[in-house]
Amino acid sequence: MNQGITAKDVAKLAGVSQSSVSRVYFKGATVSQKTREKVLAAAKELGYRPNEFARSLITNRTKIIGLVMKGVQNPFYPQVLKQFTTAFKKLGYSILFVYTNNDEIQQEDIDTLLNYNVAGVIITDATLSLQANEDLFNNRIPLALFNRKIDGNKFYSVCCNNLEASKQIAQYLLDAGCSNMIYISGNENTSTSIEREKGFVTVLKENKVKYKKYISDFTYEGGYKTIEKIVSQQKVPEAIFVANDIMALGVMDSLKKHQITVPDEVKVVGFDNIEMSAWPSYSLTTWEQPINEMVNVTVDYLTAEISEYSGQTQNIEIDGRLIVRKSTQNG
Amino acid sequence: MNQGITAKDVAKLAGVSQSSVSRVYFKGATVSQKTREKVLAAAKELGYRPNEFARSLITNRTKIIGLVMKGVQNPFYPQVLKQFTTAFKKLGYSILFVYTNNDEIQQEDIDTLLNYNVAGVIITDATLSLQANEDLFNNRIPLALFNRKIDGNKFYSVCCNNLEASKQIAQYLLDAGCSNMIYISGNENTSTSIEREKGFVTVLKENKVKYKKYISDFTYEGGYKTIEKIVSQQKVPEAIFVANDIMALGVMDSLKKHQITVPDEVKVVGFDNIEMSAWPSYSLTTWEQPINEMVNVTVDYLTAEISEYSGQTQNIEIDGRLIVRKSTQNG
DNA sequence: TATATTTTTGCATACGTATGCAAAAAATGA
DNA sequence: TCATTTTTTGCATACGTATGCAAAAATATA
Repeated sequence: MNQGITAKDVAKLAGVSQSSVSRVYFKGATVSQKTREKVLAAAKELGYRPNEFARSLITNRTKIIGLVMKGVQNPFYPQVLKQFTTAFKKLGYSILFVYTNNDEIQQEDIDTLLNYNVAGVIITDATLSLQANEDLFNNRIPLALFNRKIDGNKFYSVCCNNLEASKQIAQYLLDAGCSNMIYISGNENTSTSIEREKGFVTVLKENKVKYKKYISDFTYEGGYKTIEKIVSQQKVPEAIFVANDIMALGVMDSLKKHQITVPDEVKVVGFDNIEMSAWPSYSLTTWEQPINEMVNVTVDYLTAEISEYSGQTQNIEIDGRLIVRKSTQNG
Repeated sequence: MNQGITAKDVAKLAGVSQSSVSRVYFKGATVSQKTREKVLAAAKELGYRPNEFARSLITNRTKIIGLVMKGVQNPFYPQVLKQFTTAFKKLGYSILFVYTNNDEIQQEDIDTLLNYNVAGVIITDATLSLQANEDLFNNRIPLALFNRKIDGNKFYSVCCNNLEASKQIAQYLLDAGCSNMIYISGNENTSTSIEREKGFVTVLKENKVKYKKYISDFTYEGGYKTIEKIVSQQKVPEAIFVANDIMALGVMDSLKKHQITVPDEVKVVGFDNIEMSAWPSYSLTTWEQPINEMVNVTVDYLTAEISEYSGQTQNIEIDGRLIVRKSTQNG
């Protein structure tokens, strides 16, 4: 039975003081080799385990990272969750998982994070109110937005270079001879959707290419229904750039249903490079988000801020690359 | 600034004792309406927030549930994660997310759970060693296995009724006139895979139907490669029962590549009813796992055990239902 | 109104650890 | 060997809350 085994018990058995036991487990404290061994032996015998809550109470620090996530249905995010969890585990941090239904994280969830005095917060696929940000700021809790950016320099954010990516996608489609295109957006007001549109449109306008925008919601069903709508309203264009992969899969399925062939009649490009985009049923051309690198940058920032808080913010953008598959190219 | 606002500060401003402040925030304690109001007003003014760590130190309880998960790539599990998080949030519990790479949760992760003195543990898509179980048991931490079962009655587990489900699937395929079948398993030694095989085989044997088993791993790629193997070794059977949906999708894609038509040449049945199985590209007949109900049962068990620990275990099985789609039926 | 009963409050202490400080022990130098 | 410096240790206290107990206040009873 471990319940109830405290540093005092270990101290007694090891014949040292409770302070010494504490020093053995507190990184940075100094203990002689001899007592360290005695303590560890006694601790092992008793099955001692330092009480995290008592520690946090004293140090006013925790080894908990709050991870807020919305789009768990989009396979991109479970992947992100896995990578963050793995990276932080190596550093001795645990993940407090917060699921939010809303595009903007609710005060209730911020309260949870504050109650547990998390060492840092990551928000993916969602944003937060100014009040929420202030709460974190006042408590000197570092925050990183992941795959979402907020205008200005008030937040630290990590994205892939959406603007550059979508420019290159536009150029790629132009080079392929397309002269009539559609952009299907995700939820409006999300930075990812906006920037992907912006880069895309910039290049199209420069080249005086006709395009149209349809608004959707980053879901498979959204992509599917958007094609239904397009088909009922106009001639299918030569290329469709869809703001993320999961939507693009819906787009492709809907096109197939209407017997519109890809890539012959219309080329389709997605964004994210989720696993499914490589599946032969789809073979979707897409933009690879360098998740691994994005996660590492975020982790580095947070750990740096945790060890010495500066509150400095920055918008980080990391390059990805185009993955060409059959949805844009025969062969 | 909230940092540093304690119950003592609130007490001072409200003109009451620290105990009274505590009683306002401690559920079950008794305070007069008058002081409650005074305290809440003062707390609001100062931005007071009870320190969870101090609370836990005293009560030796937390409002944290440890959720251990392996297969985050399988869309079934993010769904489960979402539902658990939502359900527990309503009850005031937060989720400590633990990702494990291994089929068996490692001691390191158990240590994390114990360090945070979690109120309860859920393990999905993985199992645990006897030692790990003992650790939890000795600390009287209730444990539930989700979608995984371990022989005997040593653990509380919640699954769908895999045996009955796979029997019905077998019967359904028999009724459809199939007389030569294959079962593609997931990771061996997992209860889900074993039971699904068992039920399936039982019925086939009763009906003296030929069948063969191929071993795979619950992943898309696993399903895909298994078909490659099958095609190279034998004539394709009349029906294939795949131990889960994500693998079944790989199976269907591989069949398509070999120009083997579904359902005409071979019928395919999956398991889970993940969102993708309904996508028109696949339209996979499958067994719906009643996630919602399974989650609720698990939550009820854990909360009951948290409020009064009994350590009693039981294997719960919940019925699902067959979802017939085009992978087994024309039209 | 006076007494008995119930409710509410404050006091004091405990939870398990970290840490400043001074004492003790060990290491170093002469 | 002894004095000096350095390292290690133990003591005592603090972190912010919950809670048993007794005092005080409020309420009910006669």
